[in-house]
Amino acid sequence: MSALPPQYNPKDVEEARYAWWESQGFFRADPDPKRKPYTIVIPPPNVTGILHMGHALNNTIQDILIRFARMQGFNALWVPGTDHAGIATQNVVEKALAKEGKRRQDLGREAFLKRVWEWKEQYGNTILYQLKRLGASCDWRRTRFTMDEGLSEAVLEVFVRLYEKGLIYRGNYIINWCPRCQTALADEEAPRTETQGKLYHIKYPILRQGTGDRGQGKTTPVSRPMSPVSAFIEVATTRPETMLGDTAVAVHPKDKRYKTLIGKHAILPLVNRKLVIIADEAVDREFGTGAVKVTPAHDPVDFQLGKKHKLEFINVMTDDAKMTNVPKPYEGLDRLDCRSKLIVDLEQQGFLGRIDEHVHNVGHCYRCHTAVEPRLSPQWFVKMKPLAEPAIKAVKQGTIKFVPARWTKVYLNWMENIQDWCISRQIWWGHRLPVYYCESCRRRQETGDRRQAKAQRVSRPMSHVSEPGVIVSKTRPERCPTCGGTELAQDEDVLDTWFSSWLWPFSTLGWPKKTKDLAYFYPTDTLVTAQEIIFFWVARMVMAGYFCMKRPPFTTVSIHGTVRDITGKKMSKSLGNIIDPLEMIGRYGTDALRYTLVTATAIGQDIFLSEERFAAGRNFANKLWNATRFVLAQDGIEKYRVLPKAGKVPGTFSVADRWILSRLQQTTARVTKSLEASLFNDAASALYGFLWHDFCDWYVEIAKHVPAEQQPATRAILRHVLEQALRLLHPVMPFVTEELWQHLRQGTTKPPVSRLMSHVPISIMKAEWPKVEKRLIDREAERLFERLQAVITAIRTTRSELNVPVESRPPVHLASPQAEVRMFFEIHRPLLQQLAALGDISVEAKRQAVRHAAAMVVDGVEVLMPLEGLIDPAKERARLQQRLDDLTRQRAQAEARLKDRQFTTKAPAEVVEQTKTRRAELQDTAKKVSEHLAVLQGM
RNA sequence: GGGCGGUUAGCUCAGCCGGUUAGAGCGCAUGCCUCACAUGCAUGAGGUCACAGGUUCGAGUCCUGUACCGCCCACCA
Repeated sequence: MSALPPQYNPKDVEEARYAWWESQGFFRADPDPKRKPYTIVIPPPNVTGILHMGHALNNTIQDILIRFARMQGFNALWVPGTDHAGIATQNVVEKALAKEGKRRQDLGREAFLKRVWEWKEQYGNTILYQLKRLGASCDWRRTRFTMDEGLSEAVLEVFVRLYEKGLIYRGNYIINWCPRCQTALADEEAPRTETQGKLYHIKYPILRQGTGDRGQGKTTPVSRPMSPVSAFIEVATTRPETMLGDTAVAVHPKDKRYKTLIGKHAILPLVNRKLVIIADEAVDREFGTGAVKVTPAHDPVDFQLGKKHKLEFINVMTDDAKMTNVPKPYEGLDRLDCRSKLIVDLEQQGFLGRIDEHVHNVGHCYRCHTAVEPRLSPQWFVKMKPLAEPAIKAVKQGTIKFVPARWTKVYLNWMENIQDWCISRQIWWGHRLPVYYCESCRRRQETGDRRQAKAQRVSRPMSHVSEPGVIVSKTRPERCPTCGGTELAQDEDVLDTWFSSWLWPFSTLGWPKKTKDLAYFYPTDTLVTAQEIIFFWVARMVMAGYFCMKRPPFTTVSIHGTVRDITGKKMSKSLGNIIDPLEMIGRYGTDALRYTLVTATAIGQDIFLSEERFAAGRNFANKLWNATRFVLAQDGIEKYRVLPKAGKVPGTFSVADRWILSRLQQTTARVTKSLEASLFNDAASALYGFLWHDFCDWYVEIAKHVPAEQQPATRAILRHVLEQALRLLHPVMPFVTEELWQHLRQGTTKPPVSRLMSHVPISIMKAEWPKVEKRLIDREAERLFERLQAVITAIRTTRSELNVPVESRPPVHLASPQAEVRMFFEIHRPLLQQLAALGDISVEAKRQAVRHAAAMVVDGVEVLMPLEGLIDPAKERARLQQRLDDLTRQRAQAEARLKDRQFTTKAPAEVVEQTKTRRAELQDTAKKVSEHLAVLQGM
């Protein structure tokens, strides 16, 4: 291996390193009864997706966990893959088709699907390549796709099982309908956004008492024009066009204004339909006029009202949101055009009241952002309550834990109020429902039910009934089990994409087959995800896990924050505030990106990012690079493969040696603990501080000046500490650590000459995770070294403040009454000279009286720096006086605290002791400083 | 309407089980091209820990309330 280039260039190492790891099979994991598994399932990114910062954070965290586990000796498996993202993918392909001037209907289902598959083959792996650039150490052999044969099999299996248990049913429900995508959307797929709209007040004439029958909810059109009108009831709506489907008006039962009207009828303007006025607590008296029009087929609340009060359900919109089943002038109009026309017509005929500006929450399709229409339509549902039970129990009992724990409540709250899940989608790309309809059964039903001729117009909500002629089967049935007919048609709909993703933790391991993988790797360990997806995916995976496997899919759910820009906005394309992770990788390197993401926040907190932060990561990588260059440049470094015991090498371990080794142990403990607790930022910054400040700023500087007889020990330690710290850093910054580690290893290990060497790992990612060596923890060395640091820093500070040029190497007098302290400084005299740029150093028991000297008192040690001609005595006096004032103030504080603590029994003795020591130190220091001041004043 | 999070240096954020003198990075100022690194070294300035109460010998940390910012959930038509 060639020497390290002087400049660190991430591009030179990253791709090659990744390819090498992969070719060596380091990412692979297979069942091995001798080792403990550690498994992560990747949240399958959407196949149309590209890597955004949220993915980058998510996958960095997962990669840290998996690399950490791998180095700890676990058989670590990370299964990658993508989901087929039904609507999104279909959209992409449809867009491409549109450029050719075609619609999917022009191709037909089969040809269209072929196009989608082609697209998937060509572009579907983009995000996986991007994950590789991020360094993700997935077992790529196992890459899965939710439309794979195996995973599709799992989907059908679950559908059939659920159906057979009565947990899947078909029904007419109000669903969110995207008129553009022409499909049903789950509530989670139609997030509400605040929308500026208008609140239209419309006057519905009230039918005079005594006319019309009082039959509940029967709405026969009023044949006569509205002559018997006595007054109006005014309602408010944001979607006037839905009035055409109104079948009632509702008021609050206790609302005095309308009390007398309850049970009477109103007339729907323009349509002349008779509407019953009902009373229901769901109505908000405060809102609008306190009276609400009821459109059971086009509003979720009204739907509930409709069921409760047995109203008619009139569907007035087609799949593409054109009006239907409405009076002539409106028939076929687009919903919005109809709205405008209605307003004009209402106005002309005097039915229109006020129009207010109104901000309301409207659901928008999460794919195309079209406003969704609540709409009655036949869909397939999963009954969720029974599935939720074990999923609730698991979390309550702690079988599954959330990190941070506060998400537990969010999860439970949702689970306990869970709604049935609409799983059918009216698109082509996806798993087609394994449902078949017998044509002859259907025909028989229709003829036997002629009265339902109006059914086209009026549909009633269905509840779960197993319908004759409906066959649910994994494979296409030969004949209808009811009538034996062979004319069978498969349901046109496909399943919600999440219906395949919720099976991911076990379907990727081979379920429903009983595979070795499944037995060994399931349940998985950690699920890392963003909070947005708790309901979408996490909750459902838990349910699926219990339903299919009778066991949880994972044991820990680690929720990380959302990545936001510097102003707190969510990063999104439409806001144009995207920081592209790949661009950052290109500019600063993958390690820098990962480091920055990980240090940016404590887990669970949102992350605010700005580009400057990535430079810090790059600088850190560069620092490591250069530190390693320094270490490698030491003569004879190749001899030090292992850390010798003190005394086994020429020279003994100095205080600095003991200090850095001790600090390494502390760091190892801290990093290990932090990673185990998902405190990634803590682990990363502990390593940053140790490597940069302890190792580079101090130990490396010291290493440059150790006497010859101690050099072997120092070199061994330089190499050891760096090598160990690189291991600790590897999960966070895999590339640069591997590169440097290889050079260190190459520089320090003879090539394997026998099989005895075969245990030596050839990659840092397979190296053992450092253990804390208790024997190397050395509090005394830490204390001593800290004193040395304090003295050096004090001297530097003074020089800097007094503008003493570096090239003048002033002498220094040290004084301490303690013999061991004097001894310590005698030994470290050369070091002190180097690091503080000093001339002669004298060490004495008693302070000398030196005129024209800068004086410092550090940790009980007096430091005098004679600076004849270099300092202004007045300036120095002022400096000392300032110092003395500070000390006096601090002492007063300590005194007050001590009083508090001493005269109570509750303050622990230890704390009182600490305060006493502190006070004594301050007193001693103040005394010495004032003596120096006195000397100066004598001048 | 419910629930949750945040408020600490100019900026972005750490701060564990309450305990010495509240930290980091960036930015800023000053001095340094010191033979690993100017993507660097040294030094410094900068904080009433949002506000008000409370618990405690002791509160950035625990409790209550207030204000502001943000997020999630919910059927304001």
